[in-house]
Amino acid sequence: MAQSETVERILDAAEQLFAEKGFAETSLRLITSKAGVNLAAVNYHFGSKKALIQAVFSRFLGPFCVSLERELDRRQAKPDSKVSLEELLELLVEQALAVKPRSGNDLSIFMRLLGLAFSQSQGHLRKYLEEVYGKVFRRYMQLVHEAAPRIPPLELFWRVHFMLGAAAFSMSGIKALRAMSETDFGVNTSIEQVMRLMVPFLAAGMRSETGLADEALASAQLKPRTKAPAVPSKV
Amino acid sequence: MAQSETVERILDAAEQLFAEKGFAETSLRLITSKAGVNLAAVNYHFGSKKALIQAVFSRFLGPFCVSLERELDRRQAKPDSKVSLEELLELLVEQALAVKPRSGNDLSIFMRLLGLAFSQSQGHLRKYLEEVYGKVFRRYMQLVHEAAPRIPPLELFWRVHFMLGAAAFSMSGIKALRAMSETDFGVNTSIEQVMRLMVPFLAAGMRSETGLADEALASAQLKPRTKAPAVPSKV
DNA sequence: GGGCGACTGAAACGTATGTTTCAAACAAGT
DNA sequence: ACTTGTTTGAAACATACGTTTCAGTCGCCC
Repeated sequence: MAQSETVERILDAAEQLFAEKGFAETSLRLITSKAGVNLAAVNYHFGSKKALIQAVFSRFLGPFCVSLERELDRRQAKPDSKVSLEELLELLVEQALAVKPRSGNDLSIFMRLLGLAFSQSQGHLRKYLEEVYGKVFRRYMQLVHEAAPRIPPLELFWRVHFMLGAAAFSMSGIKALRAMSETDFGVNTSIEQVMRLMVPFLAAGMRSETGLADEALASAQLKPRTKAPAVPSKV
Repeated sequence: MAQSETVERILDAAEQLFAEKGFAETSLRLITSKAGVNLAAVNYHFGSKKALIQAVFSRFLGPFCVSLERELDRRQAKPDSKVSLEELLELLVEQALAVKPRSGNDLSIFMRLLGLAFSQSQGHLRKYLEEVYGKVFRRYMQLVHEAAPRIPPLELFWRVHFMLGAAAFSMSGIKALRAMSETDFGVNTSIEQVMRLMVPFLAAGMRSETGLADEALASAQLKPRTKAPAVPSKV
């Protein structure tokens, strides 16, 4: 069947170009010409541009979540196990670094795409991600909560997003930022170095005293989900 | 001359729509119809869509930088003045909150646009911002450095961007995030509350011990700028 | 080897976008 | 009141996009 490698080449090109320019700014023609395939191939193999975008995310978020979940299982297997905050943070970094043995495309692209998923409008993407990966995310959040029980859940929620933001943003603009740091300091910084810089920063933020004076907010508890999204998108 | 209010109405609509959907996803037709003006008005008053984008930024970044700079002058006026880290952080928040007495458009739009400026490709915008506001930014960075002399300059540089990232990202997705926090916690969070949550988080991160083991990076010093960009954009 | 399904190539289609054009409306100066 | 320079309105223009179409090609199985 020659199991066409067209699909992979399209995904490679799209991943790179999306990370570089954003979704709306990247045309199918640019993707297909960079991939060296025909324009129609995208609509043939994926159905639409939206589906292509989702496929790009699935390809790296899938393996990432699988290995993350397996790791979480492993740590929770032993009875009365406690997972520390540091462990949880390092787990993410570890899995993120481990998941990509693919051509050239490094971690910065991974993070950049994640950032774009939130910052670009792309309503369909947000829905898709929530449907498919929301479960793992909430499980992780629950563990973070257990690891830092002193922090009110609502504050924890926001802090996790502060972390995500710092990571996504820094990686997102890493190219421009590295250039700036080079002209200003005469030293180049690798992505791994940036991540090493980020960890203590985030950990300290996570441990900081609460900023919640409002007791109504401070006492807000995690509500059990009443209904699941239930309808899987057909992709 | 009736000093056409068309310009202002366009800027108002564009600011809101850009923050909502991004630059590429917002068409001039959408902007002009929301503003209740003619399509051609944009090209007549601004020249092009790019120029419109830059004008939107100038309108709020201009006053912001002016009042920020004035405030910096004030604090540096007294001899052997030391500005603390907290002061510097609060200064930013203060000025950001103060700068917008305009219709409906609140701080979240301000931050969201800033985030977009970095995360969308829009090379022209980055250049424009660097040319016009780079000076103030570097002055601020210098003060931060003096306020936290123990932290190597390079690390400081990245930490400032971690902060910026956390802020931009959180505000950027604040609409979706607030919705999530509401369904998960049954409590809504205002923008001011989110900012209050963010401050201790960022301050703690800023004060954390260095993550730099590499002494070559740790000893990197701020280089004097050899050449200024010098060429102002004609807008 | 012939037939069949999977895939590709090239061209076209419909639509939406940024921009331009030009006549009409308007405000102000004399 | 007339003229002048500025601003608007409606239409057209050129281009780029996502998508569709369809004839052609390749590889596999009976």
